[in-house]
Amino acid sequence: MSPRTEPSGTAPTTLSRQVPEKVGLDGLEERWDATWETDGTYRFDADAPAESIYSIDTPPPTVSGSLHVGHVFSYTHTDVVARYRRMRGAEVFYPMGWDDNGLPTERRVQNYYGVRCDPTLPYVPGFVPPHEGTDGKAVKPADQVPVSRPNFIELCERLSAQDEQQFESLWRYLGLSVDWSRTYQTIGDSARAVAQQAFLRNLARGEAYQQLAPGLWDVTFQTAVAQAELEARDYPGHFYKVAFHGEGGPVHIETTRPELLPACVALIAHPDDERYQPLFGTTVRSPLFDVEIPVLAHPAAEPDKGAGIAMCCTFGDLTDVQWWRELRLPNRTVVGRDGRLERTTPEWLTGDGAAVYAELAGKTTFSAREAVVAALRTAGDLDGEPTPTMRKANFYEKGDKPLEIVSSRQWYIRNGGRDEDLRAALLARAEELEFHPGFMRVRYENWVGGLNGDWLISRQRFFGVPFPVWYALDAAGEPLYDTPLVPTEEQLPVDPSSDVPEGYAADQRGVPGGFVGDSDIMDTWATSSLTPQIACGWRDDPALFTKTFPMSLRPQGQDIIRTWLFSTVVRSHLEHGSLPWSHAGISGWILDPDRKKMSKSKGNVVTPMGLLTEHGSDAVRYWAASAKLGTDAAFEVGQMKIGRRLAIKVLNASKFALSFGAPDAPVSLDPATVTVPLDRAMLAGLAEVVDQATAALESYDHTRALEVTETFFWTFCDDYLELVKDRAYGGLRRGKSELARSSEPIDGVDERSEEHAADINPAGAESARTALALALDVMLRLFAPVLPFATEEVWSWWREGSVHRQPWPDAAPLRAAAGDAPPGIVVSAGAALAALRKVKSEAKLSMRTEVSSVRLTIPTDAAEGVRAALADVRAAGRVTGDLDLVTGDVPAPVADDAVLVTS
RNA sequence: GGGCGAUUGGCUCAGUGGUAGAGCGCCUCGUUCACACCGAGGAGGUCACUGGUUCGAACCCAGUAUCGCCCACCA
Repeated sequence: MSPRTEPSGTAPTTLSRQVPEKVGLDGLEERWDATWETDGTYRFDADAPAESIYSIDTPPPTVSGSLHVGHVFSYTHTDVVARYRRMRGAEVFYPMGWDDNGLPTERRVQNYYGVRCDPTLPYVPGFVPPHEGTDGKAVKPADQVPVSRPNFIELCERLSAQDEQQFESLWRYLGLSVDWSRTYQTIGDSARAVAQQAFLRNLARGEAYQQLAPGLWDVTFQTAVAQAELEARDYPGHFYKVAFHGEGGPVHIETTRPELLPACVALIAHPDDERYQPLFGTTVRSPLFDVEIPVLAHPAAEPDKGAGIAMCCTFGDLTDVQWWRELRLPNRTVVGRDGRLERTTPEWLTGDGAAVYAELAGKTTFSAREAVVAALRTAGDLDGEPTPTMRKANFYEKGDKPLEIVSSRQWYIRNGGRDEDLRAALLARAEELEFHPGFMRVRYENWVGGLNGDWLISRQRFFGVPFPVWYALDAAGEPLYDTPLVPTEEQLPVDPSSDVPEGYAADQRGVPGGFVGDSDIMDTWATSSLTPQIACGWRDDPALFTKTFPMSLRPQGQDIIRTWLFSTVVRSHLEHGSLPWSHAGISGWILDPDRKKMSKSKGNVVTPMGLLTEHGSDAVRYWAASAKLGTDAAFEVGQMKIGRRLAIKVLNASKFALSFGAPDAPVSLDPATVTVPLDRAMLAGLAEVVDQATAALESYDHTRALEVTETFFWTFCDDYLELVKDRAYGGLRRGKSELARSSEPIDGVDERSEEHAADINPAGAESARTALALALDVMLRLFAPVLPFATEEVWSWWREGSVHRQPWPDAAPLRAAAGDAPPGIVVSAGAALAALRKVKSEAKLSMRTEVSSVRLTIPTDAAEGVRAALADVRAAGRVTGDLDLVTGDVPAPVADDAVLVTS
């Protein structure tokens, strides 16, 4: 464990000289970041015992994108947890990852360097990209220079490294207490090896498999798309009423995709639909193509949708896939991977049908649709005019054309989508996981309950983790997909496009009897789902892995529960038979002032660095920490200003609290010197705050902890500090005239004099000074997780070490110091002071106006408290003459009959 | 269509059974011997709506409306 300084003990500390004359927030970020780095304040100690470790599965931000306010928001939440746990005595394992994997990086490299990947090209050593930087403008696809895959990947890595630097500086400026010596990349060798090893083990256990099956396909990106990456969008189209030819007359169906008519394999209606019951089991013939089509019953058909009978094509939508699978229909796919109709006429079309198809071959679905509609109209098989409709179509979340469903060979990992037992097991895992807030669990359960297939993990792209498999080629040069060749785990990571499988020579690549590498890469989530294994050193550092896994906390956004959170649970369940972490902290969204989700496209994204430099990191952190987990928060500069004000107040109040006594006198932290009831009562209140803040943070409620601390702090400044400052000065600084008559007796102090009590009772002054120091010591630690810079600054004025390595405050010593002092004294005395202030405020006079006589009526139950602190109340209220204290039936203290001395 | 969340003073939000809270903003005043990135005081709300439970409801129950997010023959 790292060395810690002692908890607030009795050792005096002499640093009042080091309190700066003028305090401020500017420059604290750079200064303390540098110090923390030098001192290794947040360095993880790998020798710490396993039970002391708190490990955080930090979300690796996508470095090809830009950080926005939402990142600052949620990463602050995590940092508050990390700092709290560290102060609670945990050794916090808090690494940072960089997600530089996948399509976003590819795209950014294309735009930034003006290149595109052409896997057929050879590697060019020392390649210089034609362009560098975006200047706010991307290089158009037509102007992009084709480069080899290795060159392309080099550029991806180069740009990622640059981006990571920028990200790290921002995070450091924000004050994330990450151990920066432990960063990982999702595309680094280590992460690649982890992803490949996990995949190979899934493969060996039968959890990963390859299948030729219809799947969602993006014709623009030319890649398969997983269920989790779908986005349903409104898409305009038309309903076409088309006549099929039956023996008893035409059967009309309505379709939005008439171009799929040649792919029609059945007409389907609901089994209970009396209109179509007579047709079940019979066949009809399709218009134009004259193919014999069975009429079938299936409960998924909706009687009130369209004509109530649907044309099932291979494949128009996911329902078609379901029918095709469940009714064991033939596959008559006509749409190819490029989004165009197959160029060769399908075998099931003959005669006139083949002739019609010849007109469609090679056309996009859009032009094919027009052609088919025109032909239907000519043939008289189009009933009425098409009616416009807005339908929901599936899109790849990054694409702009509706997805097609095509058959392709893809890799899958079992995730319970086709297996009830596994699904139940994964739902049971969610029961074990503590979600913060708890209702987020429902999102997981809904998603898992609604899965309709296994997890598609293969992508037909270039930059990513390749599948570590090769296929032997038979004598005809056809790959033997069922028996993939795999490397050993020691060989990982491998790139099957350049590495050669065991038992083969490089020149056998692609030749009959030789081998070929799998050309796909893994879905980005296939790697991201392994962040715990990557961060904890599953492959590279088994000792670390044993200590840190399963991890303590996964912080993340609510939008990726179905992707990142779920897929991580899947991988961990399959590989380790456990949850990957025990807690999941879900942050909400940042919304615009008009309650819309903030996004780049709306042009309202504020750059985080600008925010941090303008308001200060503590201020921005305060805004973030004021929002509960799981709750959307408004982007509100006002809240940051409040945070800034708080941070400044912490500096100023601390400076003030440390300024009493002789300049070189030690600051006492000895609780025994706190003898005055008011001071003890303040400490009793603080003890309560410590308990509440601790309980709140233990249940991942940082807003509550901040709120109680902040409320106490402001009362401390406005009331307690005002009440005791004269006494704490001990007459050393002020002229005595003002104070000469603050002569009420002070409990625990036996002298009474016409002089200020503290002048002849140093114990009263000492009590206040020590109480101030003790309270400051505790409050700094309570604020430290949210305001790391201001608290560290103050700590450095008078204490040793970093506040961030201090133990979290404990209420017990405060209670011991407080003894049996009635805790209500601070409240009662504060209310009495407020009454005196009100008199002056209403008389529109300065708060420093002297009161030569006043009657103070206080609630009966406050009497004891006010009496106990009467000298301080008099001093703070500048009551220089008679103070007639009476009790009465009033809700709060009232001052009247005041005689104010105006000068 | 389903799920989840939200609806409290002009704004941002606390408050889960006992006479409505905070900060910002606003109004009035003060102040530069911790803090003008300041201080004090004040005004301002029938807690979205309708029913119900209860001695008592912002809070519990049912329904409605509006907003947000997620999902969508599976719900």
